[in-house]
Amino acid sequence: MALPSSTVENYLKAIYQAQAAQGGEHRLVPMGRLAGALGVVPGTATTMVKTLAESGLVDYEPYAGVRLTAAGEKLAALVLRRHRLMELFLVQVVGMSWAEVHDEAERLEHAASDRLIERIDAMLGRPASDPHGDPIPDSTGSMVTPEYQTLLTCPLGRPVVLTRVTDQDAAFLRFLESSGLKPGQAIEVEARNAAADHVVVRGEGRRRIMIGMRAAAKLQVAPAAPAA
Amino acid sequence: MALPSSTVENYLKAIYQAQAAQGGEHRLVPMGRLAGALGVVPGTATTMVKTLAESGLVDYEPYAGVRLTAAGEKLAALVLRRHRLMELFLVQVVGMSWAEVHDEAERLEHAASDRLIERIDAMLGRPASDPHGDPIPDSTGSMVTPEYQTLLTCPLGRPVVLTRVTDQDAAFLRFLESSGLKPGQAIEVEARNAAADHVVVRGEGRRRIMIGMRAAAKLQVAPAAPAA
DNA sequence: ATTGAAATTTTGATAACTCAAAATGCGACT
DNA sequence: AGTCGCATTTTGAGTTATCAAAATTTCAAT
Repeated sequence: MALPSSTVENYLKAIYQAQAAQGGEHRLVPMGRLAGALGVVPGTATTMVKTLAESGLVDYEPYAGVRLTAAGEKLAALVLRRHRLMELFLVQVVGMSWAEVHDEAERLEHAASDRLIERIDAMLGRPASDPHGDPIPDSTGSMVTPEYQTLLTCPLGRPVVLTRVTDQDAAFLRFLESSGLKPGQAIEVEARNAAADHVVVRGEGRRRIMIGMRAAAKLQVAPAAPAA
Repeated sequence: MALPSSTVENYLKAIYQAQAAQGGEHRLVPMGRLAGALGVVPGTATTMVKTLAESGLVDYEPYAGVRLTAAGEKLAALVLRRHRLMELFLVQVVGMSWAEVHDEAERLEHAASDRLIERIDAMLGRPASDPHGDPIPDSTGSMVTPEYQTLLTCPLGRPVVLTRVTDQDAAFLRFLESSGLKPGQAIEVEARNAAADHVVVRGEGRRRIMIGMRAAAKLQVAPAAPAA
């Protein structure tokens, strides 16, 4: 079998991420959602998914949706690996900003050879996660996905560390950056106000930041490591 | 006008390089040569060149050949810029070897944004040439192409500096690398023997290296700068 | 059960790029 | 000038990925 085209890679990646977003490992992704994520009309997604199914990369149930097979999942994880390593590389080595690397990596991930990716991985010290805190699969395609709490669910008034941002929108990322809310940052949730639909965070330098609840749900945290 | 597809970029680059290889700025590149360079059958090249001509990127004369217009030349130069900056970046920053960067850059050149290329250019200190000594066009697409002598034409017994290698073949490059013959290296042509079809070069550490004349023609040199 | 709205699939076209092989033109050599 | 051989172009077809719009299925609400 030939190398997957970048279109195939994008479909697999989108299905992977949609499955992850739905929580359910084996839940089917509806065609409409997939088509939306890829920016194509639903009919196109249907056609493409049928050929993916013929290649054994996905299971397809007409009118129900699509789900990755083990083979498809491995391939998707390797695409994600290329994407995430590339993002981290662009930030750490090339010095691009957090907000602008996503689109760049979106294109480079299909052009980079395994050799280059390996080189980058070594250069960065085999990192476990990318600039958004997303875990980086290893070269066999396996990945540990730690379960974090979000700003909506973590205990109030306890020191936590921002670990992951589950949104790639450039404007959102720029806002976070300007607020000092990047993965690794020590913070604390001071208060939540459901009526006002906001969360109050103490960030860098005890600065107070207010975030809407929808946005807060996209910021994942881990308990702060005890000071050494 | 939309961004040129990577196919279009490759055609323009190939025409540019074929024109340069033929010496003549305004000499036509025959279809067979172009098709060969791109690894397609001649009929395909004819078809594609006709559409390039409609876009005003080339002049096409049936049965005679093809030549870049000013617009095509500018675009080709920008592709070459991306390619060469990428190669230098891969060698200097990522630490890949001279011999393996060509194919990698061949793919990345179509995926890298202007922004990334600009970043790389700045990072490398706006370099004038790539690892092979090929000149790097500036962001407007203009390039100075210094005329060098080759190991076949330079004076004997005079110190010169290897400046450019006009062949991308990986095996050839690996040989040069193992002989210490990389651009920047101070060398000297000790003797030429037309009958034996070889050139004797004194390289790094006065080591003597024999090279066939065909290969010697691909190594360009400049007079050694007087010691400071 | 029936129906109606929404999602999905099917159908028919299109664009970009390619090849194989037949047809054609060109130039060199008698 | 004639013709032979080679390069080039043309023709017909295939692949991949896409859209628009018609047809179909599903599911929830009556």
